[in-house]
Amino acid sequence: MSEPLLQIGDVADAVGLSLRTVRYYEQMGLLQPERRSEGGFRLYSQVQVDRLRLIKRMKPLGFHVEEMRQLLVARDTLRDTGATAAARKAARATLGEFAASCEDRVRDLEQKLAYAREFAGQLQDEAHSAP
Amino acid sequence: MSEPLLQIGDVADAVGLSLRTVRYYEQMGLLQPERRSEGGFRLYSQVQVDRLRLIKRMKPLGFHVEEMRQLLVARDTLRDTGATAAARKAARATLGEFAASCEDRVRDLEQKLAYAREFAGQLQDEAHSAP
DNA sequence: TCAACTGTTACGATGCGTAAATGTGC
DNA sequence: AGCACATTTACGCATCGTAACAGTTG
Repeated sequence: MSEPLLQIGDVADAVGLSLRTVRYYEQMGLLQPERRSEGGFRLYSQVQVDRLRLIKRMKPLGFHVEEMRQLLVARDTLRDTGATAAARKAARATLGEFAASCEDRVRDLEQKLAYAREFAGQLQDEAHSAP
Repeated sequence: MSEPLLQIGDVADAVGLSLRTVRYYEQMGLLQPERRSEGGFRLYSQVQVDRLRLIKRMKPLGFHVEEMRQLLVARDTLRDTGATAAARKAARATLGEFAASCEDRVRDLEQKLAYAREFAGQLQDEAHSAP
């Protein structure tokens, strides 16, 4: 009773990304399908769906795809029970740097949200006032 | 005692945009400098600085430059005392649509911020736990 | 067999960054 | 005269959207 494999459209729907984006992420090395069908269709399992969900939560922080790739690689290393101690140490350091960077970016996002609300309110006023 | 005019660098510093961006917005029709110097330098007054600040607050909402242009044009129409009643009506309608769209986008931003915080927290955990 | 899905390839748009070569302002 | 500042032009990049055309799946 192995897990049923999903086609790219199912995955895209489940995660909320376009087919194009999923293929693009694959091309950039962020994730690979579990396997391909005989005819060449990409087939995914839940692992990849989760990975895409993670990527989607990462995106608002404004990381470039290349940065996301590095982060995912470090995370993979930490989860790989066969990784050497040195590799794990380096990976943990990488994650630490990203975590610090994340806090900055969250503050940026908060600032932008404040801007956005300010603007939205201002626009409401202008649209309804009668000059 | 007319207002002192600013060069593009002063404006960029004041608003927090790059020279490139200011010129790009000009090219896209979002704002024109008050005038040019004899040698061709762009010269701005406070009006344009304010306009750029508005644009900067607009940006986090994710409007395309072309949309921002439409919005600014509508706003300009409403402030133009010489505009016809029909023009004012249309402009007000446009602003109303943008105002509605703004609310959606603010909600999107809030959602993204939530995602970002969630991810940041998760990353903190992973970086500090010892698997 | 048919509809719905997927494949690859490639060109296009957006919003600037960046550099080159040159001119302007004080 | 010198030095910071500005000009235009142009190429580049990231992140996909979109279309074209062909093949696959059930």
